[in-house]
Amino acid sequence: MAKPSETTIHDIAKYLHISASTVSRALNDNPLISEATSQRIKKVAEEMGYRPNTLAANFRTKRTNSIGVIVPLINRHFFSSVISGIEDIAYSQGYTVSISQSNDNFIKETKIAKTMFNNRVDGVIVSIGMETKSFDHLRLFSERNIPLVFFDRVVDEIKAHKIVIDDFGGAYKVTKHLIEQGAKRIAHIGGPTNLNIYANRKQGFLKAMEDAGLKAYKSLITHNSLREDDGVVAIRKLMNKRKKIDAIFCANDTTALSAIIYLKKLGVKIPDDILVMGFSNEPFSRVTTPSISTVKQPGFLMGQKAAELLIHQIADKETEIEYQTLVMPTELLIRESSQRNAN
Amino acid sequence: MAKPSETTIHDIAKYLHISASTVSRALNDNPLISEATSQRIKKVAEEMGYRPNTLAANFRTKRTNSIGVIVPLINRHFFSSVISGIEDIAYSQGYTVSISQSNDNFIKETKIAKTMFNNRVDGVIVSIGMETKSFDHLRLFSERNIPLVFFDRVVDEIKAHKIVIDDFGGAYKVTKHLIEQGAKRIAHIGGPTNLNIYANRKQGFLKAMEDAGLKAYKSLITHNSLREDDGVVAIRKLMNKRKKIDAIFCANDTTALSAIIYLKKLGVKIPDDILVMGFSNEPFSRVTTPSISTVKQPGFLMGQKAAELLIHQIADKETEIEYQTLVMPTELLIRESSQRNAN
DNA sequence: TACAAAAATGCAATCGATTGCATCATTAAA
DNA sequence: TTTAATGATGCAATCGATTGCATTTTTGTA
Repeated sequence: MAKPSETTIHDIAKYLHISASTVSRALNDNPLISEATSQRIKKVAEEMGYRPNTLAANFRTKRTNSIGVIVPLINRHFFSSVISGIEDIAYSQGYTVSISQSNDNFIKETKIAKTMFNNRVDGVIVSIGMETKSFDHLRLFSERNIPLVFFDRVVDEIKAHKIVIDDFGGAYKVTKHLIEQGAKRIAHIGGPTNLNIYANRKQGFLKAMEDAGLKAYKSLITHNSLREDDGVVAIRKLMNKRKKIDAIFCANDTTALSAIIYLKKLGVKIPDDILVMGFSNEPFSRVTTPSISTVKQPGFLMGQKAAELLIHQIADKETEIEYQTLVMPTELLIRESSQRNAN
Repeated sequence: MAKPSETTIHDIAKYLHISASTVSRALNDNPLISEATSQRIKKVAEEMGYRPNTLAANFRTKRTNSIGVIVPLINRHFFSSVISGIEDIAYSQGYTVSISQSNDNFIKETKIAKTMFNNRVDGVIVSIGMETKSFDHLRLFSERNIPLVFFDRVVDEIKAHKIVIDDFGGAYKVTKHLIEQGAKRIAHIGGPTNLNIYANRKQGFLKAMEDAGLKAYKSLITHNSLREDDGVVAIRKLMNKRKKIDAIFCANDTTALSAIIYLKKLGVKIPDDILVMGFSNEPFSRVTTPSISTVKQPGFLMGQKAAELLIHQIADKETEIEYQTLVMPTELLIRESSQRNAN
């Protein structure tokens, strides 16, 4: 295992009887260097099998050309779509993407943030975890002037670019649609309201009810972690109420599905007896029976936008930033679970 | 925007009237340093808001504590599960995970590999793209003694640890199950056979047929890219054959689903008229109607194993390695689409 | 031809942590 | 008490690329 020692710019310089600075500049396409020498240098570099020592360059320039991404869980369609979008842009701009998942665990999220901070990522894109209610670990970045962009699950208390789904609008559209289908006693299975997205979905729901002159019964609104079993628990409780419901708006597709499965077992017909809607357009929602009406979130696009904003901020740290909150439009996907006269 | 200049170990050293080496050692828990000074140093470091300059350390040690991951597409359940597993182990061992997706594009895969190489990742975990038929870009790593681990879509020609699914065995079990359900004329919708996984699935299918004394008709075996529309094209062709089929084994769930949808439209009853099986246990396969029988692949576990093997190799570069190929067991998930007498 | 301006190249310091080796301090053994 | 062994700490070189400034070369103009 002989270690073929690496060629450095000094080796190239020596070989060509010029200085290392010239080599460095040539390889970085610095216009100070004449075209002729530049060519010569690149040719020799190629021949000598030179590979730039990114570590040295990073060290010197204090930049890593890397972007940190913190998400609750990689293994979830929405998040992996966003990551996919981030990666797409970042890669094309010469950035590396480092990804960590918090598993919705506050301690882990904190540790990840610290690690990324120490690793001197050039910028960070974050969607906070369910447990996250304090934000010092994220302030780290803004305090040191390290660009930070939030998406989806954002933090109001920190100034930064934010990219969110129009949860309010999406939920409003969902509810309006249910009402138009004749629903009057609509239940809502919501997520933890410390997260904006769920709070907003609930608000959208309430507003649509109000605008339609319908009463949104407190007893028909529940909150939980929106996992499969949470859905079952919630729907069971709802079905035991005296007030009989005729529609359910679930804050995600997972609970919508588990509600549907549970109701089917009870012999309740969907959509005939109860309309069901979800949120997020998980891949499965299209192929269930009945297929689940839901709200499409442009994950990939969000990722792209987030990366663009971040990189822009990294590249230009001088001009004062006007932080913006991009609200991505949602699209209502009306499928079988919410159409009374489907056939 | 005052820039609070960073504290370095030299600042700490000066403050305590000791040398930087001592500080460095103390912070790295080097046993050479006495417990007393070590404590003192750490306390001061904390107070002075010291954060280690990972860039400098990386530069000096020529290590990055980072692992590169190259996958075809992040945004796919199996891959994101594997990544999740990798991230899980890597993170707990102090490694950073950089992820890039090749989009099954050979050029991009090559570029990614080169970038990671230049970025001096400590090791790489790869699942190659569909187009990848030459491997110089991956040899880069093995040549320079940079640990490399393949998973799922592996390369025979390169010596390295490999972690694969028991595709042959899985496919064999699938086929055997179909036969036990009474199927005799079984079709196979397979993937590109330059990828081992698909070649193996096909082999498993053929072997099971042979063992059962059944004929595997060439005309009933097709190959494509296994996307949704590929499935439709394939199933249409199959249905137009003179030989009528009574079961289909699809090399992934996506094509299984599109086959089912197409067949339903034709009025073909599943599983009564034709049995269908998929592969991979995509999340949706459980919730379709009929639910799709499939093969479960332990993605998360694979990721963990891959990361473990890689990190082990990174940590111990001296002892000669005996490369191993881990074959992960599969689990047959028999659901509605393949049980003749389900009800 | 002379000289200023512009273009191209070189010098050398620098980034901050690590580490082999040297030196100093302390303890144990003789 | 002296000496050897062990334990702690310090010195200084080093990693490789970048970059402000100085210097040299070339070009253009009077």
